[in-house]
Amino acid sequence: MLKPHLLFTLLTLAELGEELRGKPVTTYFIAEKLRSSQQTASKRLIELEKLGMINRFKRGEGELITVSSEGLKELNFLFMSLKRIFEPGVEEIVFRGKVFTGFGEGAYYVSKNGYLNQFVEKLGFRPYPGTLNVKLEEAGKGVVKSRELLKALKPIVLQGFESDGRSFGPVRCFKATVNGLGECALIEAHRTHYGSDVIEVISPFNLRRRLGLKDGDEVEVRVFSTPL
Amino acid sequence: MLKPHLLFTLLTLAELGEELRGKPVTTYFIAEKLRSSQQTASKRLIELEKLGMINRFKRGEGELITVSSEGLKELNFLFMSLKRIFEPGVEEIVFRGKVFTGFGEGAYYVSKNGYLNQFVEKLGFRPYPGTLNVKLEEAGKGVVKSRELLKALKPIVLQGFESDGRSFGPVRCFKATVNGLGECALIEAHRTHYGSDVIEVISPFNLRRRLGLKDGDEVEVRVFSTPL
DNA sequence: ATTACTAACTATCGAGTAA
DNA sequence: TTTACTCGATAGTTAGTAA
Repeated sequence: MLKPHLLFTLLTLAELGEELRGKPVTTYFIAEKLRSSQQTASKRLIELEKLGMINRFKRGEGELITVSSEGLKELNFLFMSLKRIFEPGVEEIVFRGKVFTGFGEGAYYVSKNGYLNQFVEKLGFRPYPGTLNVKLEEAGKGVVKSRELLKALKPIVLQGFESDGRSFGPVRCFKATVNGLGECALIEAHRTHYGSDVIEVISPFNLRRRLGLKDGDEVEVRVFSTPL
Repeated sequence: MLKPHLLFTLLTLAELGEELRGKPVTTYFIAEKLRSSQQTASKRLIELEKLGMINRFKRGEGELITVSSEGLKELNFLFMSLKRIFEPGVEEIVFRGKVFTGFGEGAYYVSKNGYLNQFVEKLGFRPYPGTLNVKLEEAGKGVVKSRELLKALKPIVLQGFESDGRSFGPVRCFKATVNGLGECALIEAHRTHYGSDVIEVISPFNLRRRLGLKDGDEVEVRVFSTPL
């Protein structure tokens, strides 16, 4: 987690970016905005750059500073926290991606009694034994990776458990709709086998059949932090 | 301005407040949330209380902690900054209050050429020589004082100037509507004679006549940070 | 002119512990 | 048990100044 004073510096830089679109700035200028010395501004820029939160380019007098997508992610996380306080109940994240066939692992996990009972209890439905895998198409260019935004949402958490001599970790769930169909949930296993550009959805239905989906089809998954 | 680490503590407390409605907490519990020691948590609570950002009440085991309206104001300011980054163009603040008759000072200032030219240039209209004074009715109970929220909005700034051997300060303006009528602007003089519960509105029209207003009538003033 | 190093200073943190 | 003090350690800031 980014230290508070660095996060603030990042926010200041992001605000600046809005005002002076692509104009180079000096460390003195930033220091003024931060209400700090030039030296402190310089040091913080160095730290933020080292952490991959910003990019710096020399430009004659001053330099061009842009907040990286990693940095935007941090700020967005903060934003979501505040949004939950000041604008509760309006949270929604939209994922778009293509359906693909997984290794069938989802079905195995979903069918475990340790999880199954909790699905029924906490999500209100008994899931079809299988998950719909969606590979996200990420917009590039400084856009926050939406999969990461889930961290900012309040999950429904299924407890981990022991079974057959091995342990099953906790699972974070979010109520969702797939192509408008409700009663779905996005699940986020702690030890996932896929990259961060893949999401898994469960539902009481066989989603492929119900929605007539085949590999490569585009779907829209809407995730809600508040009960549907 | 609140120090970053204190603002973060405040945010954590506000988030906690959402979760555990009115449940007492211990400094150990808060420390865990802050990922700090109990001692640090304690110290920060003391500081925040001293600054009037939170209220603390002893409750047997632990204490009840609420974020004060002052504290909410700080968080809201932060929220607005982030909102401008992630959701630009959707900012709007609604004021409600009662019309009252002022000292006629507004007319004097508005008529000054130094300001008048800037009104035309930056707001796009020549204001009627007089301001509509609105006394805000503040909701109590932990609600942020909306007048303070203006600080978070991006103003249109009229430069100060010298005239007749005295100096006139800069003035912050915000495009607004009054009871739905556009082409109005809320003005915020640096040296205002009224308290922070009063706002002044200008417009090319005589607003009282145009909207049929008399002292004590309720009006709704909507302020926008982006051009109307 | 601008950035960033070093060294001295100041603020924040947390272990130990009192109340 | 819980809160908050003291105080030594660490992190953050700034002045001076080199590059």
